[in-house]
Amino acid sequence: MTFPNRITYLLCSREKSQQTALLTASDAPIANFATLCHVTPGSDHEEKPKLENDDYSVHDHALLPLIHKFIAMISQPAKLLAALVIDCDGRTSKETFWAKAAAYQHSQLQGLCTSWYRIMEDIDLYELSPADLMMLKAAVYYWRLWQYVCASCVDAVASIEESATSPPPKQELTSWTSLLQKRNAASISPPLEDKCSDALSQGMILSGGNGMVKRSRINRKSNEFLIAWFLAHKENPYPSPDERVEIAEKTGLAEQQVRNWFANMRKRHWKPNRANTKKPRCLVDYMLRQSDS
DNA sequence: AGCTATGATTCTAT
DNA sequence: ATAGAATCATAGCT
Repeated sequence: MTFPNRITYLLCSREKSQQTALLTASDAPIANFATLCHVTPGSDHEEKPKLENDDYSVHDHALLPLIHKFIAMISQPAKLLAALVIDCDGRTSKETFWAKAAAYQHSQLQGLCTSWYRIMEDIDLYELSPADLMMLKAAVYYWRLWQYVCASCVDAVASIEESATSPPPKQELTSWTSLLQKRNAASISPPLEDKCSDALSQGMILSGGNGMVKRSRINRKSNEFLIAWFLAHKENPYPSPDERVEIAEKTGLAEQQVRNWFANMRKRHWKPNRANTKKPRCLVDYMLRQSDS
């Protein structure tokens, strides 16, 4: 018995519940899969070739929809924040925020999470293929990342609420919340969807040809990848030359742009937060200072 | 029109 | 070669 690829899972499923249907792969293109490769750096070299093999196809792996969903949730922390901040009366407790986060997660995952638990329950029954193992690692990786995003957001919002209850600067703090609400959307997820989504328009600095040099903003997907990388390596956000090349490939940016992005990011969001000398101005600031306290 | 966030450049230090 | 700091330039929002 193998770990549940779509077909095998359907076959070996003990009860044919509706939940199995939720485990079928989404029709979304597999492009995002490339981003999973950093999950087990160095150790998955032998596994990569097998991914080309039909026997270990991950394109319709049972865990893929769940992983896609995690990625989507992680890449849109502003949505979670919005769910947390709504109906906030200034006296909301941290427990309530956690409940809100749980509710948000539940609404997002719907049946996917239940299926995930079922798989974990039955995990002993399965013989894991390398692809299964990799998908499992990826799912766990993104699950943890999502938990981290949740914790960070809840902490951030709760700390604002907490300090808002201390008398004087209430107005300043409440305006803070709305400030955050506004800024999260803008600064974490650039509003541009496709305006500059192609690699060509991203490489502004390299277009030195006929005078007109236009700067474009890094597209949403690339930006999310960069931020995820930065957060995942926030203890030492200095990509090695190899990593820089990899990041450049995955984001469609020039290496110089990657270098600039990290330099700016470290200077503007990382260092200041470490020293706690500046007020956090956006969600990234909050997330970067979480473990510093 | 003004403001902010952000991509890029330049300079200096290591 | 690469880092940080200061700075410029501009996209996008209000």
